[in-house]
Amino acid sequence: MRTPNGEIKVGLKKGAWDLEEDQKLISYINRYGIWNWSHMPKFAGLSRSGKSCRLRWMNYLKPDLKKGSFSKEEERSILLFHSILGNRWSAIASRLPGRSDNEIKNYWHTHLKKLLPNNPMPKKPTQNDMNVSSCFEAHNVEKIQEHVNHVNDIPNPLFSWTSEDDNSSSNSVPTPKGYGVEFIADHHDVSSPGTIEDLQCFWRQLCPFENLELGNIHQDMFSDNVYNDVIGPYSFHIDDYDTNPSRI
DNA sequence: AAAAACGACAACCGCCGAGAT
DNA sequence: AATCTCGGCGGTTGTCGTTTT
Repeated sequence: MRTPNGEIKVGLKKGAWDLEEDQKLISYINRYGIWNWSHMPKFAGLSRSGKSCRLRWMNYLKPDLKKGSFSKEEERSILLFHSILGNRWSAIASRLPGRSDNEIKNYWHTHLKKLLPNNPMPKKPTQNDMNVSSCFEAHNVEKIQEHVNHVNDIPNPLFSWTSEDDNSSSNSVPTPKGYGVEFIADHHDVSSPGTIEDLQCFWRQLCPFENLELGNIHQDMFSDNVYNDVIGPYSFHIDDYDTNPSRI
């Protein structure tokens, strides 16, 4: 069975991520960056779909994510932006540094929705709606907006929102900051999975006690098909990073 | 103390748009 | 122009911990 994009579904793990999986994903991304979510899990040694890996990274592992509960300022910002943008969580998240769209969405549904009178749920706004608050009186919006701008130095969406704001995708290579394992990529041009030897080196560093000879459970990582389809087109610069295992 | 209800949040699913072929 | 792949989005579900009965 395959997904529309060709991912093999059989045998893919679902459910909660464990520590080992997290570390594999973090280590891989820090070394090679994000180059292709659907192929990456295999190279990182994960029995997960690309989507699952992406979601885990975006919502939980990305180093610039804030942990912990929302501040009052963040609450106000969410209320304000939701009144303007509706359920466009990614657009709201792009205005709240360190918070993921999923986190904001959950927080909205569990904490903030109940605060609104009659729980109005703004629909996705049209262009004509962009200057109008659907939940707040205008003067309240202004008050909150003033506060939010002062606290977070966020551009005023009432006047600066454009359709380009929808491009809140975060497909960029993450900024390395400490989380669980040491971040080793110093932002050289590390955007490919490299050579077979490099991948084996990566795996020896990550799992020094695992048998990494071809023929083990990761054999298909180095199969001809994968090599030709995925590794082949990419260039690999051996000088781009340190391969000293002690750095992991 | 046990069961039921509830709340919080991580993760999945299906759809869609953009870009490539 | 049609099709395919990929990444992103929002709605929804599942799971687990906490609170209430």
